[in-house]
Amino acid sequence: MAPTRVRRTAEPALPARLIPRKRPRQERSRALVDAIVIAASRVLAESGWDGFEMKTVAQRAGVSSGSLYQYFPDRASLVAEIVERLSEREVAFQTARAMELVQDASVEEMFEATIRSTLAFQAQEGALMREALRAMPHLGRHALLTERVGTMVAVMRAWMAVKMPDVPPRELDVTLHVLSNAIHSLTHDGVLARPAWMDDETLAKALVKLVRAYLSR
Amino acid sequence: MAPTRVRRTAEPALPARLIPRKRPRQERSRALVDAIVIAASRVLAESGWDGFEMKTVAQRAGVSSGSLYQYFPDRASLVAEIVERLSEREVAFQTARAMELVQDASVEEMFEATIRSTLAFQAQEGALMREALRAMPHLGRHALLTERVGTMVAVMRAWMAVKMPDVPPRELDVTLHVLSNAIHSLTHDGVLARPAWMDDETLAKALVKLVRAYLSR
Amino acid sequence: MAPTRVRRTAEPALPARLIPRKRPRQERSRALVDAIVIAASRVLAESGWDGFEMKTVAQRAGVSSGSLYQYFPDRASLVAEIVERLSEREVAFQTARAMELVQDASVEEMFEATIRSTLAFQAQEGALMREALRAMPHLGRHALLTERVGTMVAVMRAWMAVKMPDVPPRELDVTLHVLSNAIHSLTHDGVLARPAWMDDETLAKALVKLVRAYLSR
Amino acid sequence: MAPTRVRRTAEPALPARLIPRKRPRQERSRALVDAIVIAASRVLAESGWDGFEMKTVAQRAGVSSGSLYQYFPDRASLVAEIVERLSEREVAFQTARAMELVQDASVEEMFEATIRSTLAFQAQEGALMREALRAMPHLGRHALLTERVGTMVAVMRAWMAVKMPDVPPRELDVTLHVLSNAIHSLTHDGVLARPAWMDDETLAKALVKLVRAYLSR
DNA sequence: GATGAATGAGTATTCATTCAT
DNA sequence: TATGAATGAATACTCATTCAT
Repeated sequence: MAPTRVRRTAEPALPARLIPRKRPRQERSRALVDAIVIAASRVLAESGWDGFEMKTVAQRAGVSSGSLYQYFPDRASLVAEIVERLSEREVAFQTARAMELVQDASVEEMFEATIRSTLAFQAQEGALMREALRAMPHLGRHALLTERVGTMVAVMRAWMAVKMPDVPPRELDVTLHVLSNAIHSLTHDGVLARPAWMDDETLAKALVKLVRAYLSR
Repeated sequence: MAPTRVRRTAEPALPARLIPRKRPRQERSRALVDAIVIAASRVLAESGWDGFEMKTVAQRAGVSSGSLYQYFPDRASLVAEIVERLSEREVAFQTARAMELVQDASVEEMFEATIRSTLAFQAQEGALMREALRAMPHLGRHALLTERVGTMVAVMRAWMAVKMPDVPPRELDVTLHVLSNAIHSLTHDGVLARPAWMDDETLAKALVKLVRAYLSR
Repeated sequence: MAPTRVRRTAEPALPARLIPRKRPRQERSRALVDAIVIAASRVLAESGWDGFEMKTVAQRAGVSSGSLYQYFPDRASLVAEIVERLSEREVAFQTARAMELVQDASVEEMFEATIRSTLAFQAQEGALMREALRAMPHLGRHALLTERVGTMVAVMRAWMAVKMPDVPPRELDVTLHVLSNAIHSLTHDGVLARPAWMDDETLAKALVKLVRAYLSR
Repeated sequence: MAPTRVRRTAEPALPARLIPRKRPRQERSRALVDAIVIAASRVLAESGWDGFEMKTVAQRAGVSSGSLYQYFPDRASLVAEIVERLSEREVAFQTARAMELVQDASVEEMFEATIRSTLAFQAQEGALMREALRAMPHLGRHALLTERVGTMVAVMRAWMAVKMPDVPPRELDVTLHVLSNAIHSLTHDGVLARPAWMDDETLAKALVKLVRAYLSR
């Protein structure tokens, strides 16, 4: 393991410009930014925040390190962009699956769809997501990904409100919090890593069972 | 062999360390190590892995930084010791509660006891635990805390095996994994931080409901 | 040769540059160069050599940073041009005042005129002059401003030679050096900043006294 | 000329700790600090603030760069210490000369003594002093050297007050300011560098003449 | 000519770890 | 054993300058 350099560059609670320095306008710039973010994503997925070195990213992206700073004011803002894009992909991914659901799908079916699409997304981008999540505390504002997650949750909550009209709002909140956390934790290998015998299908079924059981009580 | 050095760097794989390691024999050393670990725990809880500086720890413990290396070969090993002790405290804490349960308590009751004692422990050592968990990836072997958790799980599994004799072993594993993760995630503020309205009691009830619902299916 | 580049980097020693260099011939270029130098002067006056960034200058002048290099080979040459123009302005300013002096003004009167016009010029361009002076060591050859100053001194020396025919040349040099330095230092806030109570009029009188006293000895 | 790296490290007006991080207590430390400051002084005298690199200083002092930071929190604080010591030397130097003056020396004699000792000191430490003066704006508080100079001036002012009792205080201030600046400027090669023909003796005599003339008016 | 994106050398500072005393 | 001074590797970020369009 690398010496785990400690970075303490102030992070003064000024999330001010986690927003990329400059929005790519021209095609070429756009391609460059994409190349940077893609290379950076790989580095992050492989080495985590601690190993996320600008120099490495620059090399992997085939640009000079100075170019990184043309678009991203600092390390954190680049990681923030990675996280942003990742969460956009996730939302898009989930939404695509959700769209397949007819209006009259049940709450249980909605949860099941969510569980399965989350698992599918994890299979693709699990490593990056894990490191993205871990890097978040260094991003100044933890909001980014959580924000998106919040969007998903809001949608689910609306759906539940319609399908379960007689459940009091607060109870709905509790239910959603409990189930979301449980699902998230189990699909993202929270603390206890997933055992080898726990394949996607088994996990999906168990989660569906968990949701149905909780909701039917 | 040097008196009681904790050396943990050279150790290859997973040394059967469930057997308590030798404790410093000389009183003075023991007190010193304790002082170090206690001070270090505070630093970790306050500043996380990134802010965990040996110099700071030394000062807080009232020893020279060189002395730290007398007992701990490196930064990671000191944090590992913190984690070790923390998990020992947790096991002790949980066990104490569990002991109150009569032999004929139901699986549900056992889970409820676990949920409530976990919550109680969190109230005390939440901050340290959060940072300990985050520091784990830097510890070389993630096993430490998980190991202890494994112990708890093993106990619970044994209990379940007795109480639910007709459930196939694999299903028992799945159940345990699902419920443990859900409980852990929700009590430890996994990804989504716990909302203000979710007090301990509300959470406990919701988790108990989750467990009962799942088990009764 | 490119139109009117200022190139000052490659020049070996002390090119006889008292002859005005070619000025941009094309109107547009000329206006552009002026805009650049004016913007640059402000930047220098405000931020000094260390804060004198080409990018900032370009922005303030409303041109691209690349354009700067069309006229000035490097940062130092741009500052050199600023200094050059500043000293031209000073000479012009001083000369205008001097012209008012009749041929038969005394040496003392000439010094007094110089003192007062210097003070007046300082009131206008003090900030820029201070930074220009500080930047000089970075300009490669310190000659620029000094050169002009030399011109002024030469004029004064000529005058003195006429008015004080019986003073040996070397003594004239000494006198001029001493008085010039004293005046310069006091009007330009040499080391010890000018105290609040030392207004222009007070200073002028004191300097006049100093000059008269020295000359009458 | 080196690229003249621009340093813009905030300098937030917090001169807080220009004071060395740690006062050498033990002999060895003291020797080390001395070695550092001496080497640093040479580097400063040779290369000025811009060329004053910590790495270079460390090498010249024969220590690791890390050791520099053991005693000086940053570059500025090291230069500040250099300046401090330099001004201490100057005061000591001047004082030694002044002591030779009998109580009943005249003001003119006092000025002459000052002029000559300043010149003598310049002959030794002129280069360092020049760079020290130039570096001052980077030191956060310009006070250091000026402060000492102020001490000298205060002494002279007291002397004058005694010797010239009938001169009004404000006039004394003006006189002191004018003469101090003139002397300082001419002995320290203010703007116009000292011409070759202006040797110490000639300059001293001219300055003495200047002072006497001004005072006798 | 003008543009401005890309380059990449250059350096202060930190902190885990060592080791002479 | 304790101390704490000394080490030195490691990296984010800036900005003058270049050059393809």
